[in-house]
Amino acid sequence: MRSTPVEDATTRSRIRDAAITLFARDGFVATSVRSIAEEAGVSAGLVIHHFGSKEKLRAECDAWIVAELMKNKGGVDEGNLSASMQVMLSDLDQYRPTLDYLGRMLLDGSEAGDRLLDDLVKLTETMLEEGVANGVMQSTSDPYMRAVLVTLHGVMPIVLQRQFARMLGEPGLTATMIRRMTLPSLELYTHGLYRDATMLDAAREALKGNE
Amino acid sequence: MRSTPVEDATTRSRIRDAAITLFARDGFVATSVRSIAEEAGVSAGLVIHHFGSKEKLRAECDAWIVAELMKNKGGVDEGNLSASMQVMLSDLDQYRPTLDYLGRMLLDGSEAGDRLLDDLVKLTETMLEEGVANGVMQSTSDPYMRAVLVTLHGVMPIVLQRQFARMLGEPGLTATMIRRMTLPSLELYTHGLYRDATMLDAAREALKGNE
DNA sequence: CTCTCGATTGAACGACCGTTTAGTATACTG
DNA sequence: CAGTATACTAAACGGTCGTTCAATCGAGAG
Repeated sequence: MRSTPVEDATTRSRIRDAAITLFARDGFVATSVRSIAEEAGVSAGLVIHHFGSKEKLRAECDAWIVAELMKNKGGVDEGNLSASMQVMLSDLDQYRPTLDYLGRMLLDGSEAGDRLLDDLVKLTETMLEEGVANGVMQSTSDPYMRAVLVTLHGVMPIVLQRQFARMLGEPGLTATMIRRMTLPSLELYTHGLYRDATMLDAAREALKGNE
Repeated sequence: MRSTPVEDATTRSRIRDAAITLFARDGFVATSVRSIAEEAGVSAGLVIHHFGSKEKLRAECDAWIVAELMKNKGGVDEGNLSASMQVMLSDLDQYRPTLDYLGRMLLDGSEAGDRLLDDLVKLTETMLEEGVANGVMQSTSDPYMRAVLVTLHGVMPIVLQRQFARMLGEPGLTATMIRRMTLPSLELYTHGLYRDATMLDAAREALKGNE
C-alpha cells in the first residue's frame, strides 16, 4: 500500500487550503509561512518540507485555483470560463475562497493570473464575435479592445470586491450584491448610458483630427 | 529667518516623492524604509526622523496625492473629480506617479482611498442625475448602483493598469492606450452591447420571481 | 565667541522573515 | 526482526525589517 493513498485530503492539502485562504485575505507578501502553518495546525518547517519554498507553494495554489475554475466549465460547447464564473457566483458560500484568491491573482500580476486573464479575454472576444454574427450584439470599431473592456468590467466585482462591498454596506461578496448589480449592468449593456451619439460623434471627430 | 522656509522643496519632500514612487510601484508592504531612503539619497533613520513611522509616512503620501487630485479641479461649476482625472490622463507624463499611486490607494483599501472612492461615486451619481434630468442620459432602476458601476468602470484602467497595459502590448499607462479605449468605451455607453432587451427582460422576470 | 537646536548619519536593537538542520516518531519493506 | 523512507517538530541560522540611539555637523541666536 502506498503511504499517501490519494495524494490529497491530507496534511498537504490542509496546508494548501490554509495558504489559499491567507493569500486571498492578506496577499502574498503580507502572509508569512508561520501563519500558514498555524492556520493548518502544523509547524513552519513542514510547510517548506512539503512545498519546497513559499514561492513554490504559491505556484501550487495558483495551479489549484485555475484547475478549480476550469472544473466547472461543464461539457457542452457553450461551457466557457465566464459560465464557470457564473456558476461560482451563484453558489458563493462554496466558492468564496476560490473567488477571493482569483481576485488576488489578477491583481498581483502573477504568471498564472496573467494567462488566466488572457484566456478570459479570448473567450469573451469569441463570445462577442458570435453575438455580432447572430445579430444579438452591436458591432464595434475595435473588437479586441471591446473584449478587453467587457472582460475587465466582468472581473471588476471580484477584483475590487472590498470596495464594491463597502459601498453597498455588505460584509463581502454576497448574493445580495450580485443580485442588485444584475439589472443596472444589463441596463447599461442594453440601452447604454447616453441617449444619443453626441459624445461618440465628438470623440470620433476629435480622434480623426490628431491621428 | 525660519530654518525650514517653505516647509517643502527640501529633503523632506524628496523623501515623500521617493515614497510615493515606490509605494505606487511595489505596494506598501513590499517597500522598505531603507529603499525609500536610498531612492531619496538619505539614511533610513532620517526618514523616521521626519515622519515618525512608515505608517505615518504613508498617511502623508495619501494626503498629498488627494490634495494633488483636488488641485486640478479648476474653478468652474463643472469642475469635479472626474474632470480632474481627465486632465491628468491627458498629461500622462507629468501625472503618472500620482495616477499610479492612486491605483494603489484604491486597491489597498486605505482610509484615504476609501473616502476618495466614496467622493467619486457621489460626484458620478450627481453627474448621472443631471444627465437624466437634461434628457441626455438613460434612466435606470437603481441610480446609486449604476453610479457605483460607472465609477468603478472609470477607475478600472488605473487600478488594473498593469493587466490593461500588458494586454495591449504597452509598457504601462500610455496615451496610445487612452486613445484606443476612448471609442469602444463610448460605443458601449452609447449603443450598449445587446441590440434588444431579451437578456434584460429575462433578468427582470427572474428577479421578480425569487424576491 | 559660545550655546542651542534641527538635520543627518551609522551602528545597533529586537522582532520577524524564509529556510535549514538535527532529531524523533511512525509505518512500510525485505 | 532490522532497515529505510517519510511525516513531522523544535530549534537555530542568516537576513531584513521598522525603529532607536548616540554622535556629528552646521547654522542661527545671544
